[in-house]
Amino acid sequence: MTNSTADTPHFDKADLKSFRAKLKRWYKVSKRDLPWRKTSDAYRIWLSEIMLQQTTVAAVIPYYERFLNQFPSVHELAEAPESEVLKLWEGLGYYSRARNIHKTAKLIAQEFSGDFPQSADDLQKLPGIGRYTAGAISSFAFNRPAPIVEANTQRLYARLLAYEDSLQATSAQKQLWNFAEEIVPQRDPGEFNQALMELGSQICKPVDPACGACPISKFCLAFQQGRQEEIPRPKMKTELTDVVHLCVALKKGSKYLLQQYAEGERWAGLWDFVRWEQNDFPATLQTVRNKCDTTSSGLFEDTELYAREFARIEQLLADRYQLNAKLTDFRLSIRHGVTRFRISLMCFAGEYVKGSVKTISPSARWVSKSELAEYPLSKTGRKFAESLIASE
DNA sequence: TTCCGGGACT
DNA sequence: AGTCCCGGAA
Repeated sequence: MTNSTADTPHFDKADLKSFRAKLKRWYKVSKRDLPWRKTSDAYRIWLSEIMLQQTTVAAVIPYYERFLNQFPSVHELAEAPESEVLKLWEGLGYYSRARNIHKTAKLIAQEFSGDFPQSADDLQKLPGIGRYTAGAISSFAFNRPAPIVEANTQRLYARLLAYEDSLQATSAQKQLWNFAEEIVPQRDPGEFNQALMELGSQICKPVDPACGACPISKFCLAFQQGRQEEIPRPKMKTELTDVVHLCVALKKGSKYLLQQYAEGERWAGLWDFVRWEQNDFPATLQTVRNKCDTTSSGLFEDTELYAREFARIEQLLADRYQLNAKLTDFRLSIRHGVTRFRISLMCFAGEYVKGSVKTISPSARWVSKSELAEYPLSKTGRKFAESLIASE
């Protein structure tokens, strides 16, 4: 094997044959028994691959099982309302995936008479299916020799080639796809691709790769050079921006006010309590409260702080939404990350007094405690809802 | 507590 | 280039 340019082969014929044979033998005894490996049904393969985008295997498994239980085929999925799909996706994150599978299911049912296209090129035209997912479905479900490059295989290829430069560059991606194209066999390409990913995730790990247990280490240039820890080059990280969000569970009688995030917004299609960004708000009320709970000396000051901040939030509700409300408690503070943002979410409870809730959002509606369970909420929305229900 | 990993779309 | 989310490891 030579470290050559993109348009010449990286393996000679004999090496490639040996590489494939060793990989195949390893996979046969090492493959994990995952739910989506029991089938070659394109619907199931597709569903699993979409769920696995940016998501770990352990997180996906229960969602996958529940989803199939509810929607055994693409037809049931196509017939369902989007809200039901979002509800099943609740907590998994990247909710555009849920909206896209619903769109795609409708397309497949209505325009493709229920059958997925088999070629990677055609699959890639469907919403939510990029080049990797198209190659995965085409090879796993239809045994077409389509190349794949995703996180695990990308790292594996980079080490095999001792690829020096940043993998994010367009030229790097081009070379990795070319390499994947070169090595994918005509015979059992699906099994081959799965074996590559399994090797990438279980052996060729990001940190402390298990080269001693790797069946193809003799073909690996990074291993030969003892540089498997430094290749691939770590991608430069974008720094996080701190933001503060305020959230108010407004109550009218026994009902809570919910609003639905609009298309194009973060959490589009999901529901939440009234919530907005307020970066000039102190993100430290939690610590203040903890201090207040444990010592009595600071109580007066803290009470004063609370009164001041409550009044300010009431004013914000009035200014932003022409809504009169009386804040009653500070309930909890949640920190969570969304892409490049680190959000401190301060959750309050309050009583509705007067004003139109439609100024908050046209979708705003009053929802009983039991109905709260039916609405798809973000992880933080659900956490707040649970805590409200628990304390009633 | 912070850090890190994981594809598609615009 | 920037956006979308959460779980689990460190």
